[in-house]
Amino acid sequence: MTLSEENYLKAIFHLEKKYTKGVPTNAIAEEMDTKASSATDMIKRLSEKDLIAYKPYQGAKLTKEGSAHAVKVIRKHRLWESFLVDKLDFSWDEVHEVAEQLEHIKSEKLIKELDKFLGYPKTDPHGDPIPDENGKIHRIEKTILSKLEVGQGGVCIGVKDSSSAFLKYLDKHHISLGKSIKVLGKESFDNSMLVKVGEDELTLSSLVSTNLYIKIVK
Amino acid sequence: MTLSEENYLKAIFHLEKKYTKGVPTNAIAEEMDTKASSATDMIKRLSEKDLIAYKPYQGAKLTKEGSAHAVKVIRKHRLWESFLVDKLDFSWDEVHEVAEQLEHIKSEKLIKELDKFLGYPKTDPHGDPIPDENGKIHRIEKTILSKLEVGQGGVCIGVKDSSSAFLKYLDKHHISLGKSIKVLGKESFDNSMLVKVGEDELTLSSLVSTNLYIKIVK
DNA sequence: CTTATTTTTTAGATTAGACTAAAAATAAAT
DNA sequence: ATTTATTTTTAGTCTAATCTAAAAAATAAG
Ligand SMILES: [Mn+2]
Ligand SMILES: [Mn+2]
Ligand SMILES: [Mn+2]
Ligand SMILES: [Mn+2]
Repeated sequence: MTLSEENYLKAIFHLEKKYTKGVPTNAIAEEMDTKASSATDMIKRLSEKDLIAYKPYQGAKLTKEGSAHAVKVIRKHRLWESFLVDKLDFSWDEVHEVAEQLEHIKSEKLIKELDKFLGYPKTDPHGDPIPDENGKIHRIEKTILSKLEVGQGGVCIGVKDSSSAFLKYLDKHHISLGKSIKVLGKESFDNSMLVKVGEDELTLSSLVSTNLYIKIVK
Repeated sequence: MTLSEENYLKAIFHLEKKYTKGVPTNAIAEEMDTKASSATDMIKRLSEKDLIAYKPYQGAKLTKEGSAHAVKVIRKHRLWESFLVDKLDFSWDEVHEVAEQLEHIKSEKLIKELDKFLGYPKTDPHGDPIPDENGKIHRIEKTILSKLEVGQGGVCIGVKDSSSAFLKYLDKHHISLGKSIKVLGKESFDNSMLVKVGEDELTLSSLVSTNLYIKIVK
């Protein structure tokens, strides 16, 4: 399995949540930041290897093997991100690019030992679940902040957008995973929100509140 | 710089110790486990990028840049080997293949933080020196065991052959780096040696004694 | 100083992965 | 139901890295 093949599998895996009846060639090309013709080529190769099911013009679907392999790569990505934040002095906005490289290292023992070394973490620095050794992903119950009503609150447990820009914004305003948050007011004009995070009160724009996951605590 | 280019640079770097007046194409091909024609191709590419100096039929020599880059890769290789042994539960005969992959990860911060995390180690698990951040390699004074006279002794500090087979042999006979060793007798017929390692006495063949580095302590 | 051997380079093919441009299939709009 | 627009695939080119087979250069032998 080449690095490029693994990246395509991962892309298709993530896109399957949005495109349940087959992932279109264009969507894959866009996700991979390449051209549709290149995506078609790779789709054929992956299909040839029975990693995806594919009929021309019908979009791609991961097979059992394809999905299992994608999950393995995602497991490695998230374990490495955890390593970089927990053991080295990386912040959560710096880990993605490096993990994109590390996720392709091939060694069963390495990933097993890394997992042990980290104390079998359940989530990565962005709150995303780390698949276990058998590929099982323990889905975490979470709500987008913007769905909360005034008076409701909970704990920040993840980000939907994990771009460096968003993560840095959160750092700047002292919003981190594990912090408690409560909705004090909602502004219907622009969907902004007044919230209390820890001891601070602040106003969050719609763009922010639609990208922060909360575990509701009544 | 591609992965393949880095591996060729590393190969040439190591071969330059043996071939001081230019590394022959065949030597490179053999080291890289490839064909001479492939080596010629790569030599041209590296030469084009001014990483090696090359005139047809004259062999290859690393330029300043080429050498510096090779050293960086070696630094990463040895730091990763140290990580695998010191932090994860790898033994010294299991780390090389994984480090061959990890050494190509591109991130200045990663290698800097890893070095810090490991406590700025001076040598890798095989006793080889880890180049510092500036590419300086602190050569360690060491003698091949077979050169010692009867009565001389010292401390095991490195291996010349770091094949898994040799390392496992050493493990089996409880010879590890840091252990003291003393020559009790030499057999001129087959150049075998009677030595005391720790509390044990044992006979080492010529093949063993010519692949173990000792720091002499009088 | 020729001839033979070894070493190195060239020529031509192959594979993975990407691209551009054009054709073909599907979907959307009159 | 045609026409128009979008999506997808095909055809052909390119680069890095490899290979085999053959030619050319350098070395060694007689
Ligand atoms: Mn990531
Ligand atoms: Mn993540
Ligand atoms: Mn090694
Ligand atoms: Mn080593």
